[in-house]
Amino acid sequence: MIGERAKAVLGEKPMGKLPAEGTQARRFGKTRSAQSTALHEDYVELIADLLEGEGEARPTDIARRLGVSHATAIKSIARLKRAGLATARPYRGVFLTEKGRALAERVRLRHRLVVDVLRALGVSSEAAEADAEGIEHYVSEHTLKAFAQFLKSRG
Amino acid sequence: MIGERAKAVLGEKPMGKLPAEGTQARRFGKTRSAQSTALHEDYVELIADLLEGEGEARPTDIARRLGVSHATAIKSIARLKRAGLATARPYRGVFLTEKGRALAERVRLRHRLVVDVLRALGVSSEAAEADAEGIEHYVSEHTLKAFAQFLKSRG
DNA sequence: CTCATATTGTAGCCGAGGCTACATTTTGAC
DNA sequence: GTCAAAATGTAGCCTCGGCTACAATATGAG
Repeated sequence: MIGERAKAVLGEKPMGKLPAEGTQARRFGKTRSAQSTALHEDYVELIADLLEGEGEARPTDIARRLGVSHATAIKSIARLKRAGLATARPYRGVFLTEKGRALAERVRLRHRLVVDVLRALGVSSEAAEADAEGIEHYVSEHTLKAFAQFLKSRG
Repeated sequence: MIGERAKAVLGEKPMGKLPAEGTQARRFGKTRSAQSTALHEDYVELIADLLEGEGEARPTDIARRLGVSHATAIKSIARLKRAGLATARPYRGVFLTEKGRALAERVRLRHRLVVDVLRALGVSSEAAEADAEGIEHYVSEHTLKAFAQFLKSRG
Protein backbone atom coordinates (compact mmCIF):
# COMPACT_ATOMS: atom_id res chain seq x y z
CA MET A 1 0.00 0.00 0.00
CA ILE A 2 1.36 3.36 -1.02
CA GLY A 3 0.84 6.07 1.57
CA GLU A 4 0.08 9.73 1.10
CA ARG A 5 3.76 10.53 1.49
CA ALA A 6 4.57 8.32 -1.48
CA LYS A 7 1.90 10.00 -3.56
CA ALA A 8 3.40 13.37 -2.79
CA VAL A 9 6.78 12.25 -4.06
CA LEU A 10 5.20 10.97 -7.24
CA GLY A 11 3.45 14.27 -7.81
CA GLU A 12 0.02 12.80 -7.17
CA LYS A 13 -0.92 15.35 -4.58
CA PRO A 14 -4.67 15.85 -4.28
CA MET A 15 -4.17 19.61 -4.79
CA GLY A 16 -7.16 21.08 -3.05
CA LYS A 17 -8.15 24.73 -2.73
CA LEU A 18 -4.71 25.80 -1.55
CA PRO A 19 -3.09 28.60 -3.57
CA ALA A 20 0.14 27.96 -5.44
CA GLU A 21 3.09 27.88 -3.05
CA GLY A 22 4.84 30.65 -4.94
CA THR A 23 2.01 33.11 -4.47
CA GLN A 24 1.50 32.25 -0.85
CA ALA A 25 5.18 32.34 -0.04
CA ARG A 26 5.54 35.74 -1.66
CA ARG A 27 2.63 37.06 0.39
CA PHE A 28 4.06 35.83 3.64
CA GLY A 29 7.44 37.18 2.70
CA LYS A 30 5.97 40.61 2.10
CA THR A 31 4.18 40.48 5.43
CA ARG A 32 7.46 39.62 7.15
CA SER A 33 9.37 42.52 5.62
CA ALA A 34 6.51 44.86 6.53
CA GLN A 35 6.97 43.77 10.12
CA SER A 36 10.57 44.91 10.11
CA THR A 37 9.57 48.41 9.01
CA ALA A 38 6.57 48.69 11.32
CA LEU A 39 8.68 49.69 14.32
CA HIS A 40 10.59 52.24 12.27
CA GLU A 41 7.30 53.77 11.22
CA ASP A 42 6.03 53.94 14.77
CA TYR A 43 9.17 55.66 15.97
CA VAL A 44 9.29 58.13 13.12
CA GLU A 45 5.64 59.06 13.55
CA LEU A 46 6.05 59.55 17.28
CA ILE A 47 9.23 61.58 16.90
CA ALA A 48 7.47 63.86 14.42
CA ASP A 49 4.60 64.31 16.87
CA LEU A 50 6.94 65.10 19.74
CA LEU A 51 8.98 67.55 17.69
CA GLU A 52 5.81 69.40 16.74
CA GLY A 53 4.09 69.23 20.08
CA GLU A 54 6.98 69.66 22.47
CA GLY A 55 9.65 71.14 20.27
CA GLU A 56 12.00 68.26 20.98
CA ALA A 57 12.04 64.46 20.98
CA ARG A 58 13.93 62.95 23.88
CA PRO A 59 14.64 59.24 24.25
CA THR A 60 12.93 59.09 27.63
CA ASP A 61 9.69 60.57 26.26
CA ILE A 62 9.81 58.26 23.28
CA ALA A 63 10.34 55.29 25.56
CA ARG A 64 7.44 56.26 27.81
CA ARG A 65 5.03 56.80 24.92
CA LEU A 66 5.92 53.48 23.36
CA GLY A 67 5.86 51.65 26.65
CA VAL A 68 9.42 50.35 26.42
CA SER A 69 12.52 50.92 28.52
CA HIS A 70 14.71 53.87 27.63
CA ALA A 71 17.51 51.49 26.74
CA THR A 72 15.31 49.82 24.14
CA ALA A 73 14.31 53.19 22.74
CA ILE A 74 17.92 54.27 22.44
CA LYS A 75 18.85 51.08 20.67
CA SER A 76 15.97 51.53 18.24
CA ILE A 77 16.97 55.13 17.61
CA ALA A 78 20.40 53.85 16.66
CA ARG A 79 18.74 51.59 14.10
CA LEU A 80 16.77 54.58 12.83
CA LYS A 81 20.01 56.46 12.34
CA ARG A 82 21.53 53.54 10.48
CA ALA A 83 18.44 53.50 8.25
CA GLY A 84 18.96 57.18 7.48
CA LEU A 85 15.67 58.25 9.03
CA ALA A 86 16.91 60.17 12.07
CA THR A 87 19.88 62.02 13.43
CA ALA A 88 20.93 62.28 17.04
CA ARG A 89 24.01 63.44 18.87
CA PRO A 90 24.65 62.20 22.42
CA TYR A 91 22.51 64.00 25.01
CA ARG A 92 21.09 66.27 22.30
CA GLY A 93 17.74 64.77 21.40
CA VAL A 94 16.50 63.10 18.24
CA PHE A 95 15.67 64.72 14.92
CA LEU A 96 14.35 63.44 11.62
CA THR A 97 16.15 63.55 8.32
CA GLU A 98 14.32 64.68 5.20
CA LYS A 99 13.65 61.03 4.50
CA GLY A 100 12.36 60.56 8.04
CA ARG A 101 10.03 63.53 7.76
CA ALA A 102 8.67 62.26 4.46
CA LEU A 103 8.04 58.85 6.00
CA ALA A 104 6.36 60.42 9.02
CA GLU A 105 4.03 62.36 6.77
CA ARG A 106 3.07 59.30 4.77
CA VAL A 107 2.53 57.30 7.93
CA ARG A 108 0.37 60.01 9.41
CA LEU A 109 -1.86 60.24 6.37
CA ARG A 110 -2.18 56.49 6.23
CA HIS A 111 -3.04 56.31 9.92
CA ARG A 112 -5.81 58.88 9.54
CA LEU A 113 -7.21 57.09 6.53
CA VAL A 114 -7.28 53.74 8.28
CA VAL A 115 -8.93 55.20 11.38
CA ASP A 116 -11.52 57.00 9.28
CA VAL A 117 -12.37 53.86 7.34
CA LEU A 118 -12.71 51.82 10.50
CA ARG A 119 -15.00 54.43 11.99
CA ALA A 120 -17.03 54.55 8.80
CA LEU A 121 -17.51 50.81 9.18
CA GLY A 122 -18.96 51.30 12.64
CA VAL A 123 -15.90 50.74 14.81
CA SER A 124 -15.71 52.90 17.93
CA SER A 125 -13.12 55.68 18.02
CA GLU A 126 -11.08 53.99 20.72
CA ALA A 127 -10.99 50.60 18.99
CA ALA A 128 -10.33 52.28 15.65
CA GLU A 129 -7.30 54.09 17.03
CA ALA A 130 -6.01 51.01 18.77
CA ASP A 131 -6.49 48.60 15.87
CA ALA A 132 -5.18 51.10 13.33
CA GLU A 133 -1.88 51.09 15.19
CA GLY A 134 -1.35 47.51 14.10
CA ILE A 135 -3.29 47.43 10.83
CA GLU A 136 -1.80 50.51 9.19
CA HIS A 137 1.58 48.92 8.61
CA TYR A 138 0.08 46.29 6.34
CA VAL A 139 -2.15 48.40 4.12
CA SER A 140 -0.79 48.51 0.57
CA GLU A 141 -0.90 51.53 -1.70
CA HIS A 142 -3.61 49.89 -3.72
CA THR A 143 -5.78 49.33 -0.67
CA LEU A 144 -5.05 52.83 0.56
CA LYS A 145 -6.38 54.25 -2.68
CA ALA A 146 -9.51 52.13 -2.37
CA PHE A 147 -9.99 53.44 1.17
CA ALA A 148 -9.75 57.05 0.02
CA GLN A 149 -12.18 56.37 -2.79
CA PHE A 150 -14.61 54.70 -0.44
CA LEU A 151 -14.58 57.59 1.99
CA LYS A 152 -15.04 60.12 -0.78
CA SER A 153 -17.90 58.21 -2.37
CA ARG A 154 -19.91 58.16 0.81
CA GLY A 155 -19.30 61.76 1.78
CA MET B 1 16.40 81.64 29.55
CA ILE B 2 14.64 78.43 30.47
CA GLY B 3 14.47 75.93 27.65
CA GLU B 4 11.78 73.43 26.80
CA ARG B 5 13.64 70.77 28.69
CA ALA B 6 13.46 72.84 31.86
CA LYS B 7 9.74 73.32 31.39
CA ALA B 8 9.28 69.58 31.06
CA VAL B 9 11.01 69.04 34.39
CA LEU B 10 8.78 71.62 36.02
CA GLY B 11 5.67 69.96 34.64
CA GLU B 12 4.97 72.83 32.28
CA LYS B 13 4.74 70.72 29.20
CA PRO B 14 2.64 72.34 26.49
CA MET B 15 0.57 69.15 26.19
CA GLY B 16 -0.70 69.38 22.68
CA LYS B 17 -2.95 66.91 20.87
CA LEU B 18 -0.90 63.93 21.93
CA PRO B 19 -2.83 61.22 23.79
CA ALA B 20 -1.95 60.36 27.36
CA GLU B 21 1.21 58.26 27.50
CA GLY B 22 -0.57 55.48 29.35
CA THR B 23 -3.14 54.98 26.63
CA GLN B 24 -0.61 55.14 23.85
CA ALA B 25 1.84 52.86 25.59
CA ARG B 26 -0.89 50.31 26.17
CA ARG B 27 -1.82 50.41 22.50
CA PHE B 28 1.72 49.88 21.34
CA GLY B 29 2.18 47.14 23.87
CA LYS B 30 -0.86 45.35 22.55
CA THR B 31 0.40 45.70 19.01
CA ARG B 32 3.72 44.19 20.03
CA SER B 33 2.17 41.15 21.69
CA ALA B 34 -0.06 40.68 18.66
CA GLN B 35 3.08 40.47 16.55
CA SER B 36 4.37 37.59 18.60
CA THR B 37 1.18 35.61 18.01
CA ALA B 38 0.90 36.50 14.32
CA LEU B 39 3.37 33.83 13.27
CA HIS B 40 1.68 31.23 15.45
CA GLU B 41 -1.59 32.07 13.75
CA ASP B 42 -0.09 31.75 10.29
CA TYR B 43 1.41 28.37 11.09
CA VAL B 44 -1.72 27.02 12.71
CA GLU B 45 -3.92 28.14 9.84
CA LEU B 46 -1.57 26.62 7.29
CA ILE B 47 -1.24 23.36 9.17
CA ALA B 48 -5.01 23.07 9.35
CA ASP B 49 -5.25 23.68 5.61
CA LEU B 50 -2.60 21.08 4.87
CA LEU B 51 -4.19 18.50 7.16
CA GLU B 52 -7.50 18.96 5.39
CA GLY B 53 -6.20 19.21 1.87
CA GLU B 54 -3.34 16.72 1.91
CA GLY B 55 -4.15 14.60 4.92
CA GLU B 56 -0.86 15.48 6.56
CA ALA B 57 1.26 18.50 7.39
CA ARG B 58 4.96 17.99 6.84
CA PRO B 59 7.63 20.47 7.84
CA THR B 60 8.97 20.71 4.30
CA ASP B 61 5.55 21.60 2.88
CA ILE B 62 4.97 24.13 5.62
CA ALA B 63 8.35 25.70 4.94
CA ARG B 64 7.72 25.93 1.21
CA ARG B 65 4.28 27.51 1.64
CA LEU B 66 5.60 30.08 4.06
CA GLY B 67 8.68 30.76 2.00
CA VAL B 68 11.15 29.94 4.77
CA SER B 69 13.81 27.27 5.15
CA HIS B 70 12.76 23.93 6.58
CA ALA B 71 15.00 24.56 9.59
CA THR B 72 13.09 27.74 10.39
CA ALA B 73 9.80 25.90 10.04
CA ILE B 74 10.93 23.13 12.37
CA LYS B 75 12.06 25.64 14.96
CA SER B 76 8.73 27.45 14.76
CA ILE B 77 6.86 24.17 15.07
CA ALA B 78 8.80 23.56 18.29
CA ARG B 79 7.52 26.92 19.56
CA LEU B 80 4.00 25.90 18.56
CA LYS B 81 4.39 22.73 20.61
CA ARG B 82 5.61 24.71 23.59
CA ALA B 83 2.57 26.97 23.22
CA GLY B 84 0.31 23.92 23.33
CA LEU B 85 -1.02 24.47 19.81
CA ALA B 86 0.51 21.52 18.01
CA THR B 87 1.93 18.07 18.53
CA ALA B 88 4.66 16.41 16.51
CA ARG B 89 6.81 13.34 16.93
CA PRO B 90 10.09 13.10 15.05
CA TYR B 91 9.60 12.18 11.38
CA ARG B 92 5.85 11.82 11.94
CA GLY B 93 4.35 15.08 10.74
CA VAL B 94 2.60 17.86 12.60
CA PHE B 95 -0.85 17.82 14.13
CA LEU B 96 -2.94 20.38 15.96
CA THR B 97 -4.15 20.12 19.51
CA GLU B 98 -7.73 20.98 20.34
CA LYS B 99 -6.53 24.45 21.21
CA GLY B 100 -4.69 24.66 17.91
CA ARG B 101 -7.75 23.59 15.94
CA ALA B 102 -9.88 26.16 17.73
CA LEU B 103 -7.36 28.87 16.95
CA ALA B 104 -7.18 27.78 13.31
CA GLU B 105 -10.94 28.03 13.02
CA ARG B 106 -11.03 31.50 14.52
CA VAL B 107 -8.18 32.64 12.30
CA ARG B 108 -9.88 31.29 9.22
CA LEU B 109 -13.15 33.05 9.95
CA ARG B 110 -11.34 36.27 10.69
CA HIS B 111 -9.34 36.02 7.49
CA ARG B 112 -12.48 35.56 5.41
CA LEU B 113 -14.16 38.47 7.12
CA VAL B 114 -11.21 40.80 6.55
CA VAL B 115 -10.92 39.82 2.90
CA ASP B 116 -14.65 40.28 2.36
CA VAL B 117 -14.62 43.72 3.95
CA LEU B 118 -11.63 44.81 1.89
CA ARG B 119 -13.34 43.61 -1.27
CA ALA B 120 -16.53 45.39 -0.27
CA LEU B 121 -14.48 48.57 0.01
CA GLY B 122 -13.30 48.18 -3.56
CA VAL B 123 -9.98 46.44 -3.06
CA SER B 124 -9.08 43.88 -5.72
CA SER B 125 -9.18 40.21 -4.76
CA GLU B 126 -5.41 39.81 -5.04
CA ALA B 127 -4.60 42.86 -2.96
CA ALA B 128 -7.32 41.94 -0.47
CA GLU B 129 -5.82 38.50 0.04
CA ALA B 130 -2.31 39.85 0.31
CA ASP B 131 -3.08 42.71 2.68
CA ALA B 132 -5.40 40.59 4.81
CA GLU B 133 -2.43 38.33 5.55
CA GLY B 134 -0.89 41.16 7.52
CA ILE B 135 -3.98 43.04 8.68
CA GLU B 136 -5.93 40.15 10.13
CA HIS B 137 -3.62 39.68 13.08
CA TYR B 138 -4.43 43.15 14.40
CA VAL B 139 -8.21 43.18 14.11
CA SER B 140 -9.82 43.16 17.56
CA GLU B 141 -12.99 41.33 18.46
CA HIS B 142 -14.83 44.62 18.56
CA THR B 143 -13.73 45.55 15.07
CA LEU B 144 -14.48 42.06 13.83
CA LYS B 145 -18.06 42.41 15.03
CA ALA B 146 -18.34 45.78 13.28
CA PHE B 147 -17.06 44.16 10.08
CA ALA B 148 -19.65 41.40 10.28
CA GLN B 149 -22.38 43.93 10.94
CA PHE B 150 -21.26 46.07 8.03
CA LEU B 151 -21.26 43.16 5.61
CA LYS B 152 -24.68 42.03 6.77
CA SER B 153 -26.19 45.50 6.55
CA ARG B 154 -25.20 45.93 2.94
CA GLY B 155 -26.24 42.46 1.80
C1' DC C 1 17.62 -6.37 1.54
C1' DT C 2 20.34 -2.54 0.09
C1' DC C 3 21.02 1.88 -0.79
C1' DA C 4 20.52 6.45 -2.97
C1' DT C 5 17.65 10.21 -2.15
C1' DA C 6 14.38 13.03 0.08
C1' DT C 7 12.95 14.44 4.39
C1' DT C 8 13.71 15.63 8.85
C1' DG C 9 16.34 17.10 12.66
C1' DT C 10 20.45 19.61 14.98
C1' DA C 11 24.04 23.04 15.65
C1' DG C 12 25.48 27.37 15.35
C1' DC C 13 25.31 31.90 13.49
C1' DC C 14 22.92 36.56 12.89
C1' DG C 15 20.01 40.86 13.69
C1' DA C 16 15.86 42.81 15.80
C1' DG C 17 13.78 44.19 19.76
C1' DG C 18 12.96 43.34 24.48
C1' DC C 19 15.02 43.73 29.45
C1' DT C 20 18.11 45.05 33.85
C1' DA C 21 22.14 46.91 35.86
C1' DC C 22 25.53 50.14 35.85
C1' DA C 23 28.22 54.27 34.07
C1' DT C 24 28.26 58.86 32.33
C1' DT C 25 26.57 63.43 31.28
C1' DT C 26 23.49 67.35 31.92
C1' DT C 27 20.83 70.20 34.47
C1' DG C 28 18.75 73.13 37.68
C1' DA C 29 18.76 74.31 42.70
C1' DC C 30 21.30 76.21 45.89
C1' DG D 1 30.59 76.65 41.47
C1' DT D 2 28.86 72.43 43.62
C1' DC D 3 26.23 68.69 43.60
C1' DA D 4 22.24 65.59 43.66
C1' DA D 5 18.88 64.00 40.58
C1' DA D 6 17.27 63.15 36.11
C1' DA D 7 18.39 61.91 31.63
C1' DT D 8 21.18 59.50 28.66
C1' DG D 9 24.24 56.03 27.20
C1' DT D 10 26.58 51.27 27.56
C1' DA D 11 27.02 46.38 28.56
C1' DG D 12 25.25 42.16 28.68
C1' DC D 13 21.60 38.96 28.59
C1' DC D 14 17.23 36.91 26.59
C1' DT D 15 13.79 35.10 22.91
C1' DC D 16 12.16 35.10 18.30
C1' DG D 17 12.55 34.20 13.65
C1' DG D 18 15.63 34.12 9.97
C1' DC D 19 19.72 31.49 7.70
C1' DT D 20 23.45 27.67 6.23
C1' DA D 21 25.85 23.48 6.98
C1' DC D 22 25.86 19.08 8.51
C1' DA D 23 23.88 14.67 10.71
C1' DA D 24 20.41 11.26 11.09
C1' DT D 25 16.31 8.88 9.55
C1' DA D 26 12.71 7.02 6.28
C1' DT D 27 11.33 5.51 1.99
C1' DG D 28 10.86 3.56 -2.39
C1' DA D 29 13.45 1.50 -6.31
C1' DG D 30 15.90 -2.18 -7.59
